[in-house]
Amino acid sequence: MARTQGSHSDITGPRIRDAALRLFARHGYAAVSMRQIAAEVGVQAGALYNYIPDKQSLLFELMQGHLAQLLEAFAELPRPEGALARLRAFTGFHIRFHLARPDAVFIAYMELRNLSPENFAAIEASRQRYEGLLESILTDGIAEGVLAPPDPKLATRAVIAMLNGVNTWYREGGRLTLDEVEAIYWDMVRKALGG
Amino acid sequence: MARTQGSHSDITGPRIRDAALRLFARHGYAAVSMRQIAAEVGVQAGALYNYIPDKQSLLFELMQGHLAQLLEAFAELPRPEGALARLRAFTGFHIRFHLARPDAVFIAYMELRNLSPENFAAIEASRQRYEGLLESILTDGIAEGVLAPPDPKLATRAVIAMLNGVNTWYREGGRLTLDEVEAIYWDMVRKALGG
DNA sequence: GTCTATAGTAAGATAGAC
DNA sequence: GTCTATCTTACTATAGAC
Repeated sequence: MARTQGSHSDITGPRIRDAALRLFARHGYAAVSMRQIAAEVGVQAGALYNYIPDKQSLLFELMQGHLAQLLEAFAELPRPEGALARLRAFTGFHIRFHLARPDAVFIAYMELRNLSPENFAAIEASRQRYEGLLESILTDGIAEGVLAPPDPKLATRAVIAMLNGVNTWYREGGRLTLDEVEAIYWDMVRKALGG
Repeated sequence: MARTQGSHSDITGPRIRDAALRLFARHGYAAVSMRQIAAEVGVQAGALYNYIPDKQSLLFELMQGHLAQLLEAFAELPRPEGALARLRAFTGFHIRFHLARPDAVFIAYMELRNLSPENFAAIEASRQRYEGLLESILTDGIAEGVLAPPDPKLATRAVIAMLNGVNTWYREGGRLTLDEVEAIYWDMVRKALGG
């Protein structure tokens, strides 16, 4: 954390993003100063501006990067036959992907209001693309006759909200293993949607 | 909004809380200045300190007041016979109570990290008391044989997370009436918990 | 009870030396 | 690429006049 002089262009950039992610998640975007981020990285505040144009861009890139990873990771999942199997895969994927990146998830939900209007629109579009992936699974399931949600759009939102909730309480080494948590939520999702 | 002189002790206090609630919900606690709040009320920043000791107390009182109202409103609900009927009443109550106060709900979830440690502990205790009310309904339902959630604690959190989600998308005059939304969520809750 | 004025501090961002 | 120094602005909170 303490340094004096010298060039480190190859590592400073990622370190800035790491520090900002952690600090924004812990204290909130508005409450974190550029000087705090710089101190975590071990540089002076002015040096940050060799890597980012301003604080707003830093926030946007963190959220954008998170959602891009989310969509890419889902796209690379094997796609099982049958909507019920795909719903189960989605449930497990969502829980595990989000639990692995609590800071990024937290920021992506809590700091939406601190985005500029254009940046907000871009993030919201990615979020809706992800939501659409689940909705497709549900409408497929209705067509196949294996799912009967009372309303596919609301069911989509309900499932995502329910699964997101895991991030607020799950801690490793707690009462339940991740496999058990996944099984319990899958049970509730399946029953709720009438599979 | 524009005023010059004079005493208004009886109305300024509530107006400060109203303005702070709206501004904190919109921009976030850390991003809102005392000057902004004062401008909304129509006084100078210094005048706020006749009503609140500091900004932190203002946030705490808003959250505290919201949770106190929530617990009081639930306590005053008629208590139907049977856990299934009580679960249904809880579902409808939660949706309607929260939709009626979007700003307070938003603040209560988003600004937890901006509370001092002592204030956080007090708020967290109230939140857990509310969660316990739902958990009791679920364990009653298991005893009565009308509910079979895979895990009562997780089901409690899942239901609350799912119902909270309504606040992020429901808008009056949209595709569905409030009665319809309530019915759809009740359907999913009932099925998910095996009633 | 509210005003004006201000103390004291810290913010985002930039300029120029090395 | 990073440093030091600084510009400009804004913040919370307080003091004292009315």
